[in-house]
Amino acid sequence: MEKRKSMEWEQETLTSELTQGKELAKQLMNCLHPSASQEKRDFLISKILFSYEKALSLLKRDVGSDGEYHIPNTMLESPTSFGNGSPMSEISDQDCKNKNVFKKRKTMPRWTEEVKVYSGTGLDGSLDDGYSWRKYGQKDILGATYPRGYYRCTHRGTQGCLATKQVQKADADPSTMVVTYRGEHTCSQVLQLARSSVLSLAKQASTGNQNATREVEKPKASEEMSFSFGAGLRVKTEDLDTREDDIFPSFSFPSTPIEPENVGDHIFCATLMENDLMDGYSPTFASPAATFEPDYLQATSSFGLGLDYVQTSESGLSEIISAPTSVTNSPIGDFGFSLDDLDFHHFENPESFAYES
DNA sequence: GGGATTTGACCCAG
DNA sequence: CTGGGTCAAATCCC
Repeated sequence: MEKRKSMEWEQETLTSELTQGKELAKQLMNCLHPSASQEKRDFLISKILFSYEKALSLLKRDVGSDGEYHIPNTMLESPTSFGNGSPMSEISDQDCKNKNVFKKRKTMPRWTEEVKVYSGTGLDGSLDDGYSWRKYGQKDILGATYPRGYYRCTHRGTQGCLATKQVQKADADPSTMVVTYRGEHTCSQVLQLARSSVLSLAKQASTGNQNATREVEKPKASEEMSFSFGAGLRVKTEDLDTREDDIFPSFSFPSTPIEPENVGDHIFCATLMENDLMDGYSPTFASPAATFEPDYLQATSSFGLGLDYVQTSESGLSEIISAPTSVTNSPIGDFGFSLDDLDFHHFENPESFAYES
């Protein structure tokens, strides 16, 4: 049943991706004349490649018997995995009251994403990705030098948020933390994050002033987050809004303290979730992306630009974030595309793009 | 005192 | 049977 559902979804997504690729190719054609910027062309090319890459990944994707999708991080374009197979509904039901988590383990669809994060601080498991995590276990893993720490969302008890993550030092490089995110944040924290992120994006789009948004929003993200990642993570954050088009905005931002004026904007969130997250665009990229968006952003922005990733036996692809300082401070303009270039495929519904004024 | 972490035991999947 | 993931009591920390 699950499988059938996911197959249907795959087909839709596949079609969607291919169609998008086609549209992008058309756009590219329109950019062939000299007046068009090279950056824009590059951007379109990257997007086309990405679309096809994604389509291919759908074809090749291993949908395991456990219903788990193994997704390359670099494909985390849009965390709209709330579409089909989203754990959201199933999880909340089946999980909370049922104490038998082990059954859930098998039946619950989930997405495993691994991110290697350069951790200059060496603070084990203290990676602050913006969410509140509570450690609930640690285990020595066979063949691994360092133990793996298990964290779950602090709001699990109060809000039934099922997001979890695993943090482990890389064997090869102790300064690198391998963080595996699982499940989706269903706590209000993520909604607030989503809301404020999208609001900013919407404002940005409406004003066409990227820098303004950046100044208001980014600093909030990077400064208030007390990152433990060191430079590496910050970098990603900085890059963040350069590619908001690709990433689902609601999951693109690290958690930031909730601003009073932003609290209570439930309508926007609800609209967002239904119209954008649920549109089945790419179910494979759900909330997990939210938790490690910095890397995920990097992955997106690096797409087609030589990002390295390696296959892992367990969960598909591990993204390797390298050169932690190389992009720090990279100005948004470096990407050389304007909002006009952005593909707000997540906002196709005008109403969903509305925001409170 | 309350919340977070530690750690050994337990359970399930393979 | 083994290893990974989770639970929960004990402990720690603020």
